[in-house]
Amino acid sequence: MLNKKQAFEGSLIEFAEFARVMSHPARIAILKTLAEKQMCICGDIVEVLPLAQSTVSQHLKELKNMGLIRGEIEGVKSCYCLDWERLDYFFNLFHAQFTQLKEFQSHCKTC
Amino acid sequence: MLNKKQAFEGSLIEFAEFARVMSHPARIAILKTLAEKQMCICGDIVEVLPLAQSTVSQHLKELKNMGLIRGEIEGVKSCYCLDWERLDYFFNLFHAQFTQLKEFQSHCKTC
DNA sequence: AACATTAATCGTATATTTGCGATATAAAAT
DNA sequence: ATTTTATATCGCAAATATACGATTAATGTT
Repeated sequence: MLNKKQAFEGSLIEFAEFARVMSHPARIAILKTLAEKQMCICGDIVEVLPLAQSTVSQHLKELKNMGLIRGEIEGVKSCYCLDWERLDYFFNLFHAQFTQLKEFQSHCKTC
Repeated sequence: MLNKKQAFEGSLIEFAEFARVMSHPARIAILKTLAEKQMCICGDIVEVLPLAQSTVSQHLKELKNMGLIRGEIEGVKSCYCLDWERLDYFFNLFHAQFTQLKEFQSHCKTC
């Protein structure tokens, strides 16, 4: 099966990828946990979530790949933090896309 | 495999489901097309997208299930429209979640 | 009535995601 | 030096998503 996602415009793909990362409650929960806690140790996140350690680690990796969080190894432990700059970037992207849609709202007569 | 998504809080699940629907560029493109065009005939959407008719129909179904668009059969054709109220609802949800995160930004000392 | 058009649905193949246990790695504690 | 602890990665199974052609259903056209 061909992957047709690549056939779309770059900004659509970028937005869709961000949405994909946000499309699992565990990953949103991780973002929330990182925001709420001063300390951001991986083990703390595992304790909070109803998932195995290896699964949480995978979700962390996805968030890291998208740049939404950063991780530093501190001895045996791993300290994760939100990347606020990157979060702002995607929030603005979302906002811009939505605003773009909104501009057409009044034009449509039938709906 | 158990579906662990249901183990999370309701508002997280709702948000994640919205994000999932937005996680394919075709579906975002459909929303844009519906916003830009006065007429919202299914066939027009199929022409614009690099996908087969049956595939587009599936994407339309997903958007409809999430309530982001409405569809009416008009003779042989199908007329789709954005549901602006519902779009606003999810935009506000997104905004609220993000704002909630933001409130903690200053609290974190290490990151 | 026969045929054409439009779009939904079905069946199926493939791709991706999710989840976990087992293992690997590397630092910390004993 | 051995053992414990913390976390990443591997390998696999199951679930979900994506894509399309073929078919169906229902209206429109001739």
